[in-house]
Amino acid sequence: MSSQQRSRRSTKRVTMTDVAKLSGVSASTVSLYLRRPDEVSDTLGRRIQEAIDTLGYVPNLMAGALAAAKTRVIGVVVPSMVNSMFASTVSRMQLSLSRHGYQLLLGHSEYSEQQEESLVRTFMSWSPSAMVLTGLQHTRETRRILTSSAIPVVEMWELGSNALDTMIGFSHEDVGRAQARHLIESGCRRLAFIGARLSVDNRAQLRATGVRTACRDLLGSADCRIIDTGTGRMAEAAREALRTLLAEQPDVDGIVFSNDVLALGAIAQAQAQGVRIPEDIALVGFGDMDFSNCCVPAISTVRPPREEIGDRIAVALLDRLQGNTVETSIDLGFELLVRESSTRRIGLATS
Amino acid sequence: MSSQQRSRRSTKRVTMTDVAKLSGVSASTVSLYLRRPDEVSDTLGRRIQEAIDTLGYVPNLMAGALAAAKTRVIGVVVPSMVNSMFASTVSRMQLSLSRHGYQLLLGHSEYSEQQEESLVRTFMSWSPSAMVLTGLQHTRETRRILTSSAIPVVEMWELGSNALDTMIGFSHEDVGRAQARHLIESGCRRLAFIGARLSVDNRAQLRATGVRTACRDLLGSADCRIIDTGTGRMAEAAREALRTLLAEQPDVDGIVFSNDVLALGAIAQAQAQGVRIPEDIALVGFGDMDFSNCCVPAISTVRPPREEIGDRIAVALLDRLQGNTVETSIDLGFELLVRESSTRRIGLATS
DNA sequence: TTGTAAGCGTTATCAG
DNA sequence: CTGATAACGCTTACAA
Repeated sequence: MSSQQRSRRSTKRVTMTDVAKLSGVSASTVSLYLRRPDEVSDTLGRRIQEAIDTLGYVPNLMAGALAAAKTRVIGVVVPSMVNSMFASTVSRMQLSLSRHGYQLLLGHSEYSEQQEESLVRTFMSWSPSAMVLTGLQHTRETRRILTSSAIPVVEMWELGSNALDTMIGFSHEDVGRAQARHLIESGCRRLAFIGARLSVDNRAQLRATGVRTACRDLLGSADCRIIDTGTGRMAEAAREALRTLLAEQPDVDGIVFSNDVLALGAIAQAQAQGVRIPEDIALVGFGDMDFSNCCVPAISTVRPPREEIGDRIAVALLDRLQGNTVETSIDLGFELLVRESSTRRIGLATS
Repeated sequence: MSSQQRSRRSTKRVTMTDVAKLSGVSASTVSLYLRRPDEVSDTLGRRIQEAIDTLGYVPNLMAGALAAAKTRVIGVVVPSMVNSMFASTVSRMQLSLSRHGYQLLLGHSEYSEQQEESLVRTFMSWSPSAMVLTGLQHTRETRRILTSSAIPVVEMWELGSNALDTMIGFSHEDVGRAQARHLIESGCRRLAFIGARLSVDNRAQLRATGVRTACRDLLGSADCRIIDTGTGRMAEAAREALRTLLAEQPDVDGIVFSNDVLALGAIAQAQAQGVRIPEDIALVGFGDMDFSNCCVPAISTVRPPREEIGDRIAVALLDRLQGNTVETSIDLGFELLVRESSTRRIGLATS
């Protein structure tokens, strides 16, 4: 023969054709067997499987993706991976979705909408089966790309209007209101909110708003100081924030934090300044982190449905990917965990 | 004409050919422009870019990957995403590598070698440019797949013999020894180690071994109790572990923990039982977590080079992917941070 | 520098 | 149920 073809890359990889050859069938049959085993006769199926095993054949997902014009990849964008709350959610998503053959392509936006857009762009060029974003705040371009893509899109960890497709989360304003109400019911009359990166963390900002609203509604005082510690190591930032706050507003008797690490830092600072928690100041955090129930005093906090969000996304996505429709907004609620840092003798508490 | 071709999937997607057509050049020129812009004349380059912009062309990475038989994807397997230490490393890796056009495919093994193998298998079918695994412990099959793959492989967060390719991390036994030595130099004479999931967390196990070794070498006593709290919420498990330990071995005066959350839980328990830290018992944790320096007492701990590992992996990988060779073992060391939980009046401390 | 055309390893269509 | 065969969108030898 001497086929003087333009010799091309020589991939020694085992291909579907190799399997077909060895088992004496056509490549299409192998392909069919792989995708829908019951549409192939048992005899051939067995023979094919045998060939696959002996050759150690591994399907080339990229070729398949190209031919089928889709992948079993789901793009996920979270603000930060270091934040264990999102990590829990993603972890659970991976658990469920990987069982159904989906891979997660994960990226973090560092709380930047611009970064998010760039990630979405990259992910989209993998023709993902679906996309999952955190929050509802995106650039116009991100929205455009996603809307015109026709794939399922989930926005998680936040609820609101103007969803791209499906929202799964809870209301952060409600959280803020619940936190404030709890403090007020415990006897606090002068609240403050201390948060990290408030300028970029939209959800923390919403909780702050909730706190302020509750102050207005329940105390009639619109004055609720909101302090942004910015970036940097949170616990230390919280100490400084508390020091400042106490200097400028010594009558504060209740503080809500955007997360439990901040609350812990504040506890340390209070201890250092001889301020008693919760007698002088009651504290409520957010996140119910691993340590929150084990420090002294134990931190009252709000447990967001972090695992539940992941599970629910998996269910919703699997549903959508099978062609079913899914609710547009799924509220998973949250839980206020009252612990020592906000349990005062005064107040309306029972017992 | 009436080419009665088998009409196929109608992808309305903008392709490279569309760009070529609009800009009046061939597809290969567009391809070249995209990959090596300076090998295309300025005139054409401008025209091509213009076409790309007007059409909103997004390259199909899968087609490219198939043709080039490689992707700009790097597979990463960590034991857990919820563990913020690995998260920090991964976060930094993504930062550096995404700048060079690489995507991370992330998976967590839940500390199971079997799970890891399955992830490696899946990742490999994406023809990744490289793989990054955590630790040195893998199934035989995982090793085989990786060894025969000819792509760069990094094992991170641990050092040892028998590397697959490149190891980047530090010695956990050294950490254990350093922790024990510090306690002993502070006057402790009866040490214990409390760890979570020791049966599966090989690195924590190594630190425990290091502690025990140091006890033998420095105290001449081989007896160093090693307690595994298992899974479950760590801080609570730590409380129980300490309670048990104190009941059975009341003369313990120094405890090393496999992470700072455990240490924090123990602090709470000690406080509850009236045990003074560090006077009665000195504590050393691991991880230097966000809260470690801000609780009371501040937790002495070991800071692993979490960010550095990520940065170094990126550098090494980029190097390898350009065809250079890289050291086989890169030791990034660690830092012992002495804080209140282990600062006793007795001991050899200066000042 | 730019163009031509042969793959890359699958899946989808359609005929048997 | 099985098998040809034409895409899928791009890269890359090689020719011009």
